[in-house]
Amino acid sequence: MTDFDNLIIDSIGDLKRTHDCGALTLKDTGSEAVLMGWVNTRRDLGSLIFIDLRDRGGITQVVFDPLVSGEAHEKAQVLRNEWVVAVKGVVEKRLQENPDLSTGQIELKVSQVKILNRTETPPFQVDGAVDASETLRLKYRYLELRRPQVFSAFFKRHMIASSIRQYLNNEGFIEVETPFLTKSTPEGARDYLVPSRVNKGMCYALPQSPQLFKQLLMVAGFDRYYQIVRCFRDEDLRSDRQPEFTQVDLEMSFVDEEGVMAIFEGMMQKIFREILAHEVALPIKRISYHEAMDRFGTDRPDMRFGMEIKDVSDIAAKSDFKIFKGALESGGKVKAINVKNGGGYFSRKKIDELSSFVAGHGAKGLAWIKVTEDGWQSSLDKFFGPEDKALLVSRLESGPGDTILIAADREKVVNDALGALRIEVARRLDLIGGGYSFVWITRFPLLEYNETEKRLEAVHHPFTSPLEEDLQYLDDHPDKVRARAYDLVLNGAEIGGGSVRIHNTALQERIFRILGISQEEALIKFGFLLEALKYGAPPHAGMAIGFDRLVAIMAGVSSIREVIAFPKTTSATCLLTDAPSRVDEAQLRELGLRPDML
RNA sequence: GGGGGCGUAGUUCAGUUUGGUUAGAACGCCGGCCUGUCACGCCGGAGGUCGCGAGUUCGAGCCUCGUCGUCCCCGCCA
Repeated sequence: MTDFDNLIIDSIGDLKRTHDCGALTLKDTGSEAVLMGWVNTRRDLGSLIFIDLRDRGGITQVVFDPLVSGEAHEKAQVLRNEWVVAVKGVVEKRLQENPDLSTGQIELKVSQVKILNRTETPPFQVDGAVDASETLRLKYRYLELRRPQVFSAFFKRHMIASSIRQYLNNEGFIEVETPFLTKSTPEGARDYLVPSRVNKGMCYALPQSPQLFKQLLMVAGFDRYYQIVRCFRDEDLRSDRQPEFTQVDLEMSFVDEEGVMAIFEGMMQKIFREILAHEVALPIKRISYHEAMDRFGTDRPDMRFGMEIKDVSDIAAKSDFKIFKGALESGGKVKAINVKNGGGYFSRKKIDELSSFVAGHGAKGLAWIKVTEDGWQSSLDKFFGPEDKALLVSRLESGPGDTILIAADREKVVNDALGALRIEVARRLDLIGGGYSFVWITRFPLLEYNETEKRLEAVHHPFTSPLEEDLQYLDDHPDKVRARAYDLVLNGAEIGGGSVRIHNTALQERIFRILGISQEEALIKFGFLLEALKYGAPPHAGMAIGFDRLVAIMAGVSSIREVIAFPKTTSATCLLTDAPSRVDEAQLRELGLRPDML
């Protein structure tokens, strides 16, 4: 055992760090340098000790040679991985270069070493070849963040934020902070509530987004606002959803959707160019919500690959296949995707797996056709005549070796199932190439009927302006009304969305009425907005992007937890701090809460 | 709220199919040797409530039930 208790920890003294561990090069040969950092690895050859010293800038090999300094060499014998040291010495060209290190041409011959801190044996190896479990990595998050490749994602995040601020500042936007302790709103996600001590029995809500405040800033004449801001939603988590997350939020006056979309296109082009040296081709293509649903079964299509969904209801109607006919007779659809050269992949077992996959999305089954030189290999073979077979194959642009997958059900279910299946199959067959595929989704429906609540809801949010040409349907066919809303989709992930807002009190009140929000309730919940709209509200529009999602895609990681310094688990706890936790009864009483309720 | 995966030395895993003597490996850790290593090498050593709790059994890491944690997905997320 190392005698930790008697080990002397040095003070930093008058040593000043001259470089970081990635900075020294051949040009520095012969000069003296002082480095400080963590022991990444140690190679003790007896009378010669090598240490790879690491800080956030990189790794430099330092050498302890008794011929240079016996004292330093003696001291270096106790060093272990992750100890914190300062070393002073002369930069020398290496006898043998290490091409794996950016500093691999040089090393530091140590004349003086200070042990600044030691470490307990870490729960996992910071410089480990194998990864520890995420549970452990989150509990000791500060150790994981010490890893160079993890740090690099956060550096990238910083650079992207910095680039966005620079861009928006140049475009005439000003950053304004809006309250975190604010008012609960009835629409949308579940709120995080904060009980008020001064006003017992009452609660603030943490904002789901600064939506209403930024609209008020437009009424105030701020003209162009932005904020890189934390938002809070008390909903279940996913790999791309955390209870607190960051938005790049902005709002503009005297513009329509074109003005907002142009700003974001410019922003994407700039950050992809500066951070990834990737050129985003402008303008970003646009498709309507309906087109997205028809072609991809989702409002966030991944357009890096084809395999689009085709409606084959008309052909299926002529077949004798009961399941198809049944679905069509009850108003449903029959749709299909064609998997190019899928024949080799789709064994009985794989098809069964995919059938249960679509079952998870509500579909009752999955029909399949293997197209061969000699015709169909399929249980559907006998239900279709030769002409209809040819028609179906040509509709799907299918050919020998391909496999056609078909679903029949209500249109929503078919779209859901095939939309998800399209992604699943592409993943399994590795059809999703690299690169970045942006698309705008426009003309969303304004309203949607919520089966559970038995009432109409805003698809986007209740402040979204309807398309003027659709206003005529507002009372009689509210489902036909389209919104002046737009989503930005990147590689199949919704990274942002926005809309032209309602700036007219009468229309806003009318929308609330259609949403079943009584005049009284609207006044209580949104009275301040309705009032503000009366005092010269300019036309305005805005948008917000999910910054964590954007950074995750740009950093090439699969979960936003990788780009959040201290993220929460899927049960919304923090393994590092152990939040949330019980609080003293006295604290609860002070808030007017009864301890027995918790 | 529902479905699925995982839980065994400090860490990552094997062992669970077919219950059976003392639960293994690699990395890490500790000690020794080594002057050009860079995943250094060589020799030796320590280290386990098999997530937790019940049950079945002569006997459970392995079978059953429950429970907790974590991850993925559906619902949910204007």
